[in-house]
Amino acid sequence: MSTENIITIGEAELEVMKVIWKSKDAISSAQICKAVSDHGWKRTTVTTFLARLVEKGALSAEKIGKSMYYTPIITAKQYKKAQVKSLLKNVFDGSAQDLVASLFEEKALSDNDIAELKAIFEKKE
Amino acid sequence: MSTENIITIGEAELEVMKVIWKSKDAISSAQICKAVSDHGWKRTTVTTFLARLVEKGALSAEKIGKSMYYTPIITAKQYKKAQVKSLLKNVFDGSAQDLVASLFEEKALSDNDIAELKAIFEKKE
DNA sequence: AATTTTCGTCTACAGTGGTAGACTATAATT
DNA sequence: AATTATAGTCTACCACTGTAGACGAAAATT
Repeated sequence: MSTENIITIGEAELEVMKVIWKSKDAISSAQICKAVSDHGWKRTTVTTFLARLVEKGALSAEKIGKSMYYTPIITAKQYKKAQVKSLLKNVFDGSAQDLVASLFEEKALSDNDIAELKAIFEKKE
Repeated sequence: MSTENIITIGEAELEVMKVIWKSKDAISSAQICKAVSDHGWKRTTVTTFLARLVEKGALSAEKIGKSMYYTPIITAKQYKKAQVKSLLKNVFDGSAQDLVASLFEEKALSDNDIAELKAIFEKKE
């Protein structure tokens, strides 16, 4: 493992990442702003998030014409895995069973979810 | 639902909570300090964590003799559920399948884990 | 050409969390 | 009694995150 890639992404920053992850190609700040407009953030707020995400190495940016375009460096998959891993380690002391049990207790799983998960398990072993 | 119970607990604070959760009865700051000594925190640092946890309503404190004794208000179970819920919502957009799939990809599950989880599923439906 | 709109850049401020020193009061030892 | 150890309280500092205003340049509109 490399000398560590512990990039933290804040909750608001994450909303921005999600928009970029959804986009097939590099996406402009204008488009990003539009996509997160429901959050009510000012343009400069979103811009700050973008700048910080670039600083952290989560995004790469390039200026095309007048505007900045962003591309993910960290993928959604990587991020998700890192987050589950972190939760598993920090909160559940490594017990995946405990984690999944908590999901149940949260009633976070529909019958359909359960069916799907069983399918995953069957396949996996 | 009440008007919200979004108590955030930092990573270091959590280590302190864990110690208190493990203790059957109210536990003194001295004992807590001893229990977290491997982290190398100064006494006053731990004390700050405790004070903040009390402020946030995660712990209750009472002075007995010379020392403060702490008892959890938030239980480990509540906290864990809230954390999984939060991860599910913020990172996995509510898809529990996606979350569990990430656990797999993380290779966080041993064969034994898988067996145990299957058992949970069987029981649950 | 003059004006307005669109963007990027810089600076700032408050809240939370990690970290701890200074100060004080009380209890334990010598 | 004098000294030392123990434990609580206060204050502070920095990094990170959410939030955004002020400024300036370039592009689009009138």
